[in-house]
Amino acid sequence: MPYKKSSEKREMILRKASEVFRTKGYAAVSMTDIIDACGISKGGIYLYFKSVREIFETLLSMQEQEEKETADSTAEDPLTVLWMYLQTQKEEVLSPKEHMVVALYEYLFSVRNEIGEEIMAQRFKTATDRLAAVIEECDHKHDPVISAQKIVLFIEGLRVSSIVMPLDEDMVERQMRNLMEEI
Amino acid sequence: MPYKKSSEKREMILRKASEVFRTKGYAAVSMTDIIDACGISKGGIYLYFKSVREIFETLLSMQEQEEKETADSTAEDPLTVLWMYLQTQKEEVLSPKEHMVVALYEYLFSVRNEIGEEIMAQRFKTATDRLAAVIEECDHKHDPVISAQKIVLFIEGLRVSSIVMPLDEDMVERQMRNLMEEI
Amino acid sequence: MPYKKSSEKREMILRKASEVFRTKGYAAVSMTDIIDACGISKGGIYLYFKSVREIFETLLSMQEQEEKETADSTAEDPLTVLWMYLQTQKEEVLSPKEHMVVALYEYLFSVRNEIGEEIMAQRFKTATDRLAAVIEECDHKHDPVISAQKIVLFIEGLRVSSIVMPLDEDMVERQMRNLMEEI
Amino acid sequence: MPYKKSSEKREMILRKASEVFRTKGYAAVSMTDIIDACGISKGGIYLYFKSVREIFETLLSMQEQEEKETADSTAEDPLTVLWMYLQTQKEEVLSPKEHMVVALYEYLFSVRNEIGEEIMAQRFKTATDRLAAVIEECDHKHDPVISAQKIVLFIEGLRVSSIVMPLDEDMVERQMRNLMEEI
DNA sequence: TATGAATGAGCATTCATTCAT
DNA sequence: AATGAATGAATGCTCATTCAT
Repeated sequence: MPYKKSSEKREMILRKASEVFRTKGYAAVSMTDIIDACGISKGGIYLYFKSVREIFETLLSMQEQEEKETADSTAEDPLTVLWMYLQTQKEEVLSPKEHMVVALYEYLFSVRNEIGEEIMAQRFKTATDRLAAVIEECDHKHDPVISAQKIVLFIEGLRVSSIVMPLDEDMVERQMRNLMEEI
Repeated sequence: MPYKKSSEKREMILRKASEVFRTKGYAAVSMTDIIDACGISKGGIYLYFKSVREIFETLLSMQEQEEKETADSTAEDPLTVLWMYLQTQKEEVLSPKEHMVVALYEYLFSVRNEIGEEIMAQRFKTATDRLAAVIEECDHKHDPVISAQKIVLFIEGLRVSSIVMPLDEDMVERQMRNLMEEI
Repeated sequence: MPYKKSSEKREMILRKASEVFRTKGYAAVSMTDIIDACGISKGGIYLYFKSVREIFETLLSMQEQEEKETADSTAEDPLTVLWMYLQTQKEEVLSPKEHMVVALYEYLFSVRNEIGEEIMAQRFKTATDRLAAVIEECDHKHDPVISAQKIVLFIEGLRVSSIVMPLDEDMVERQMRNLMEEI
Repeated sequence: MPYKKSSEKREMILRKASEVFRTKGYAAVSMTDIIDACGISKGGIYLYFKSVREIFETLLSMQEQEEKETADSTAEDPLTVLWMYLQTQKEEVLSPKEHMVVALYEYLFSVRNEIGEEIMAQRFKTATDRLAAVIEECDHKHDPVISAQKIVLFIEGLRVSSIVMPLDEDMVERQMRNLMEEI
């Protein structure tokens, strides 16, 4: 039974693929895996995407877009913004399987020689700058940039660790508070 | 008959494979890659190892063994021990391609569902405990365990970041000093 | 509804397909190629033709029809008729890409086992007979049929060679004159 | 039951492939066709050849080599050489299915845009030069080069015609004699 | 008529692994 | 102990053709 509105199918593929990535990561995912998950035909997927990579990159930019929108909508006081940011990260590292953490790392590793490293460096800078701006507005005792970098890198450490071992919720909570105290 | 003792050949394989892993990571390495690097026959490698994974895991335990030996030999004052530890890590994140960082992560990701997560959790605990013991001996203002966890996770963040982007040496240096100050 | 009459669309398809065949030959042409060239829908072409082959065969018979009409209209003296025939062939072999020579051969090869060989044999006979009739009227020193066959086969050789290598204009001219002299 | 001397298998593949080419031409032959004809495994063929094209080109150069050797061994009087050449061609056009004529043309067509046309032009020149040298030694009334070109092109016409229609043996014989007379 | 999404058979190619030698 | 020829499952991808709309 073919036919259904094209964009719906595209979204369905992305949704199913997202599940696959959450389960299998990125490296181990083949076109066939996604095709099977979608229950469509071999050739069908190529009408929408030309490779696993393209699907993943589409998911990535969608996610990025969503995050940007969420970020823009917050207009709270800096400490709350910071705290909410940390809570969001906490949630993610405590249930990594519901997120695409593994897949994201595997993707980043797999493209590490192709994609200009500057892109990632730029992303890092954007993230720390935004965070530093928030910290700047708070009552801080250290250089906001240093603190921002520390927070971002620490969270990166949490994220990557969450993949290979279970993280203790209390520990994460205490670390997050510690981060708040030492800005 | 190029090898008198088969153990020599085994070591040669491990040595060459290690180079391959440093260059290509783990996920992208095929048996064929290692065979080519070793200049041995297709079937020959199976007399020593039954898979890429086994080779990598052998290298891992060798490395672990070495680290344990080095760790035991240090008998300095705690601040120096801490500082040297941080400097070693700094070196590694500044030249990740000479180390097996990428390969290690890729390996950990690929086995994340098979290997008991407790193993990694145990490793983390061992690392933080050892570090906490060192911090305990220093003049500290925070809970040594919290500080140790923070340090280990932050360094994990640095390591993983070093793979996908170039890290600024000054930044790393300043962060390391910051870690020392806030124990 | 861009086409009032479906026959207009049919002709358009034939015209565009003809361009495709001149450019890519026959073997390498896919339905998709023709569809793209026509700017029509995937399924649309099947309302007019059921395969690439049918399109090509339609073009072939159209061409044959045209040639027949041109042939009938000539009523010159035999030597001129012969000379004009040779000149037409010369032109074609000197710019094979503007004609369907490649496509024609590729088509003939691809159907060689299906199409009764007698059809081609009949075509050959028709061509040589017509030519022989012309030669008969000239001042000839050889059997007109032999000469006619020689001419047709030689031109066939020229045509096929023109596909895979550039032909020297002078050479072709001299050969054509040589053919005229030895009838 | 694997194992057999490698070069034997290579030869077997070439032999079987040659049959396939004689039956199906070149354009329609897939790796799978050859694999099936050889009765070997899917991956097996890639140990010897990396594409259908490579197999065909190998067969071509083998054939060329053979022809060269046969050519060198003849040391007869020019008229006999010429006659034998024509007889060989006659044989080939009278049983084209036992030869690779179709496959050769399809191959030449398929590579016509890649392979420098000069290569084919050079081949043509070599062939006509050699023939012209033979004619030069005979009692001739025309320019040997013109005659040589005529013969080569005429035979090319015969060859290509032999693919799509049955040639009459008497006709070919008479044409060959005619060629001999008019040098 | 016309569309184009969907299908599935078909082809090329790679690679871990086996096993006769 | 060592070799490397052979295997076959797995993957990516293309394309003619169908059919609901």
